[in-house]
Amino acid sequence: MSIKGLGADVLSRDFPEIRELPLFREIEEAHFEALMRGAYLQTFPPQVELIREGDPSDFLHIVVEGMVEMFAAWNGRETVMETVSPVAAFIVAATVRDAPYLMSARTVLRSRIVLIPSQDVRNVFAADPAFARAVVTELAERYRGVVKHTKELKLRNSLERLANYLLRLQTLTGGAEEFDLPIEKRRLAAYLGMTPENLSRGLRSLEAHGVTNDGARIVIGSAEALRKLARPTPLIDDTSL
Amino acid sequence: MSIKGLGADVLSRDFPEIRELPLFREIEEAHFEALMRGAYLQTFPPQVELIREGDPSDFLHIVVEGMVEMFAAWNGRETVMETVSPVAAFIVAATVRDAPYLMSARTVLRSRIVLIPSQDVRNVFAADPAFARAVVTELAERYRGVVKHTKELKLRNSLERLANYLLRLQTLTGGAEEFDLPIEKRRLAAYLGMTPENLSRGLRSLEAHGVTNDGARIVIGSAEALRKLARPTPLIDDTSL
DNA sequence: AGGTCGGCTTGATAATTGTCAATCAAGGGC
DNA sequence: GCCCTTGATTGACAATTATCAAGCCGACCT
Repeated sequence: MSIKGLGADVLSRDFPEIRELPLFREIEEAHFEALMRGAYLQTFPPQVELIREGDPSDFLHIVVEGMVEMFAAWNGRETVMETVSPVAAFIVAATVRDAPYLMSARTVLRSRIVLIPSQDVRNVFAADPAFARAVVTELAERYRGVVKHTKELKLRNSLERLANYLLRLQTLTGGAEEFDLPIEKRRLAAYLGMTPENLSRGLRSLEAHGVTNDGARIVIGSAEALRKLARPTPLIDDTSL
Repeated sequence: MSIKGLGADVLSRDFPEIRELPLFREIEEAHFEALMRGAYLQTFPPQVELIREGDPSDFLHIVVEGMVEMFAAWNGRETVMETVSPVAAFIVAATVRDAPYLMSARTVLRSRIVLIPSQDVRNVFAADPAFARAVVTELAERYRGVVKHTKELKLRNSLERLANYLLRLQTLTGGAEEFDLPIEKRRLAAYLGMTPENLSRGLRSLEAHGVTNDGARIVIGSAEALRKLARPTPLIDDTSL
C-alpha cells in the first residue's frame, strides 16, 4: 500500500470534489487549506482494515475512490453497518467527539482515502462556524440514516427488508427495470441483518413477486407487485429525507 | 392538558436546568432569552401523542418532568426506539434539518414539556457558533447511541440483549444489587426488540444465571455470572462513550 | 484445459422468536 | 370491600431465521 503526504494544492487539484463536499463547501479557504496541509492521501488494496472499533479516532477519513464497508463485531459475530461510496466522509461523529470508533472500516475495492488528522478537524470546527454548521447537517443526516436502518430492522422481517432494499436500489438507478447489486451478496446479507443462505432463499421467494435474479443482476418484473409486498414508506426508505 | 406560554424569566426561574443543559449552557444570554421568549411550557397527562412521525418539525421539545417514549410504526407493527427522561431535548436532528420527524413521541407519565419553535432554534443555530457546536456534540452523542442500539440488535440475541440491559441498568443505579425496571415490561420488550412474552421467558431463563425478578424488582444475585452470559463490551454498553 | 478457490445455492434440520389463548395478579374506581 | 381494566405470565404451537453439510458455478491461475 502506497502512502503519500500531499499539500493542499495537490489534493484540491486532484480531487476538487472534496472541496465540493457539503462538509467543506462553505468553510473559509484558509481553514480548508489548513486541513488539506495536514492531510494524507493513501491508496489501499481491497480487504484492508482501515480503522478498528475501539481505537481512538486519529483521522477523519474521506473515500475519494473505491468502496469502504463499516462493520462491527461482537463475540465472534460480525455485521455490516453501512457501505460508503465516493465521495463521502466517514466516522465524523467519533472525530468531533474525540471518542473511540464504534465501528471498524475496511476497503471492499481498491480505494483512495484522504486522511485528515482529527485534531485539525476539531481545531477548524472550533474556529469556523460555517464548518460547525456543516458538521451538524452531516451528523443529522447520518443520525437519521441510522434511525431508518434501526426502524427497518425492528419493524420488518427479512423478506420485507430485502424487497424494500431492491426498491430503493431501483430508485437510485433512476427507476431502471434491470440493475446490478452494488455489493457482494454476503455483505448485503450482513447489512440487511440476515445470513447469506437466507438472502438466497429470499431472492428465490421474490420470484413469486416478479423479481428475477442471476448473479448480481436483478430484474424487477413488476415494481407494482414488489411494492405490494414491500410496502415502502418515505420514513424508512426515502434516502433524501 | 393545560397550555401556558411563558417568558424567558419564568421558564429559567422554574427550570434553571434548561439553561444548564449541554445544549444551552454555552450560548449567549441574548440568544437563550430569544429562545425562551417564544417557548411554551405544557403539561401533558400520560399516553398523549406529542409528535407523530412524518409531521413537519414545528418545535424542539425538552422534557423537564415525567417521561417520554420515542416510537415508530410500520404496517401495523410498532416499536420503541428510545425513552427520554428529564432533563433532555429530543428530535434535535429533525429540527436543525427542518425535516419531518422520523419517530413519534408520547408521554409515558404525566410530563412537563418545553416547546421551542423550530424556526427560532434554526435562527439561533445560524447566529450562535457556541450553540452550533453544542448541537454537534448533542447530535454526535445521539448518533453514537443509535449506532450502539443497532449493533446490539444485529449482533446479540434476545437473551443477550436482556442480560446486557440489566447490567447497564445496574451500572446506572451505582452498582446496586437490587433495583427496579424504570419502564413497563411491554415497553422494555419493544425497546429490546422482542415480544412481552419473550421478555417474560427471558427473565425466567436468567434465573439460571442468578437473576431474580418480581414485578419491576430485579435482583442481580451474581453480577459475575450474569456478565459471563452477557459479555458486555464498552463499544455497545458504555453509555458515556 | 484442468485445477482450485471463494462465494453462492440448496436441502435438511435445529434454534430462536413470535402468535394465540388462557389465566393470573395488581391497582383504580365505585 | 369488590368489580374491572390492564399488564404480565404461561403453555402450546407456528413462523421465522440460523446452522450445517453438500454441491455448484464462475473466476482465476498455471
